[in-house]
Amino acid sequence: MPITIKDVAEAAGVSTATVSRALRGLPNVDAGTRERIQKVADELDYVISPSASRLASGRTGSIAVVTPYIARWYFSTVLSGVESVLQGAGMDLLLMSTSTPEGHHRLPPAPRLRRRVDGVIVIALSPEDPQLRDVLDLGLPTSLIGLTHEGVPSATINDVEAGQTATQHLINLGHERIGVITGAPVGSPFTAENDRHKGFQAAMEHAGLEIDPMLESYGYFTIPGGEQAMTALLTQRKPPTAVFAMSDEMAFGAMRALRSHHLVPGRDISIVGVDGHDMSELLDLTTVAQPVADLGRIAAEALLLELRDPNAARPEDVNLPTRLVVRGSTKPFSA
Amino acid sequence: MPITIKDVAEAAGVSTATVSRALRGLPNVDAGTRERIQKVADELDYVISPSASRLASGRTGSIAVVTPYIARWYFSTVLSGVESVLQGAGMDLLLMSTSTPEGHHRLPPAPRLRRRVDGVIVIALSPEDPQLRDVLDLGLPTSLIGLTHEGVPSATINDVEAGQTATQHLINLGHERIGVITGAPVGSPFTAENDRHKGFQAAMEHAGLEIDPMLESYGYFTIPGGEQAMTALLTQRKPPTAVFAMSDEMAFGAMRALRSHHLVPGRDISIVGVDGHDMSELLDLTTVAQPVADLGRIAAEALLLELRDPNAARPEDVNLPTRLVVRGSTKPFSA
DNA sequence: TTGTAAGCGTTATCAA
DNA sequence: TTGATAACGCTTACAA
Repeated sequence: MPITIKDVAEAAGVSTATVSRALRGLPNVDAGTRERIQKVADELDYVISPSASRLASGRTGSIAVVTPYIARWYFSTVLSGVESVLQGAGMDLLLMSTSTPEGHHRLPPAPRLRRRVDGVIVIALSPEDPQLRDVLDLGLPTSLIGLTHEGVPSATINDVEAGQTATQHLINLGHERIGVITGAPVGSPFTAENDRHKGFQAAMEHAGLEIDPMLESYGYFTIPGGEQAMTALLTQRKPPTAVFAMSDEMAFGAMRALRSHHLVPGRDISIVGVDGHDMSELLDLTTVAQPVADLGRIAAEALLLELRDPNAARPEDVNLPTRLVVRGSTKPFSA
Repeated sequence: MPITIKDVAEAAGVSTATVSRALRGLPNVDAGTRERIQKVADELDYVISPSASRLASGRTGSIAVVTPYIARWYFSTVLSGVESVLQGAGMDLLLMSTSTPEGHHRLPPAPRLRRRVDGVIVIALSPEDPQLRDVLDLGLPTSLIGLTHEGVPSATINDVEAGQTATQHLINLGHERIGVITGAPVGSPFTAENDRHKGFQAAMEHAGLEIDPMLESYGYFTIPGGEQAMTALLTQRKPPTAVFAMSDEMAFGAMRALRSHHLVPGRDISIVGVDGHDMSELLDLTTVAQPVADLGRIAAEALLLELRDPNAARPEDVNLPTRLVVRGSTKPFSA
């Protein structure tokens, strides 16, 4: 029922091959012919059939975004950056989450990727996640965001530096008993988390400060988790005077825990986070801000580049700078 | 290069037609035959070619989600609900935003939908948005979320009731000078916004309270907008003692404005929002919570139903209940 | 520069 | 229950 390339060809008095070439902007088409075909196509309101085009060409014109979460700030912000670029390139964006809104696991993404996309963008899966390996094993052009993997292009921030910056900021303020809120209990599989911890350690050691294992807690990168983690730190015999939370959301939770204990962030205990979350300004949280939407844009652009020219050399990892944003949640230490 | 249905057919000693039927679970296939085919397909690691299947069947197996924003809480939360259902149904989810992360407009979605999806889910566009009309004019099965349109199925909350509930709560606390922070300056095109305003009016009138037009301000549904709106209200000769903000994010901004003026939410001026935003608990904001992810799930399920059986009667609008969550930002009026 | 025609890998109709 | 086969609508050598 809908108009096909054949209708356009007949109406324009040319072959379907010429229509195909003309409409796709391929070379070796007479300018006049192309113009005429374009006009006819417009008049007929012709829309190419993606399925037919895909079947014939072998290209799907779509890119999948594989992400553990959709509704969390970091992930939705990355996603918006990716979408923006893909839309500009006329690529379809297939969204695939690896867990339900409640955080439960479900069907692995790799099988659902086969034969349906030209490339994949993976957001912040754990390098040890078997789902990541399965996706990489597909052999599709891939861009990683927020994680790195040998031989796979990625867009990241320098997490060691981020952790170092946050910690050094607290040290500069005169704090010595510095706690840290990580995501997972010991030995996290996440590169970002590990690296931030390395930065924390480096800053502490450089300042000659002791790292008290009792002042480490974890909060699953969530607000309630951060709250619990901070509560745990507060019940120590000797609580920290400052805390480095590895994400803003955990920092929010930590600030909430402080308030429950009638403590004021900044005045009683300093808190610094990582992210530059929308809400950090509102909550007056000092944070190491990362250009999250840019990570998405850059990864998407890199992937498009590879799809257009598979041989083009592209950097394995694009590392974006972070920025310390000092606010009221961190204050000089006063005994 | 990849295994095709032909390979499977030969290996199983049947025709491609039988393979097609067997693998899709169609009736009229011998149980033993089906089993054998399935086994062969598994062994060969056969994956159907979506493009070929789509071309031949006319079904794309994908659904587009059209949304004005991706990175905002309401939208990403709705999206996660939708994704969850579509993934369970084995449908591809095509994500399309109508504006850039910076909020700028770009290519209209309707043309990019043609011939590539079986159905569309539209999130909270303005009923007057020409893009909405263009999408509806496509004639595709459609589900709306957060807006209604004559003859088109939708999932919404009762926004009149939400506005009424929020306002009545303030009235019950003894407030009489009640301000309101809307999204757009006068005559908003958004159903939700208009309806919430109607609820506000109804509650005020019912209580015999005067609606002071000077106590209405707007904040574009953003945090900074809410902050400005509240600031504007504070500079009135006679500021309100309580404010109904039509979204939690605007309420957050309003609370921030209060703090800038050394006022305490709840104690000095009461604030109630609408949404049940992740952060509302943290910020101790009283709010009329809506089941956002459920809206997404329900709209997706309704659409799937229609795709499976185009004749199935389905309700034009599913209206989900809201819930007043009272927190510290609203307190009894004290002169 | 343009046309011919052989795929691309399924689905679906009609027979058997 | 199964098989043959004609679509589906495009792309792309290859020829002209």
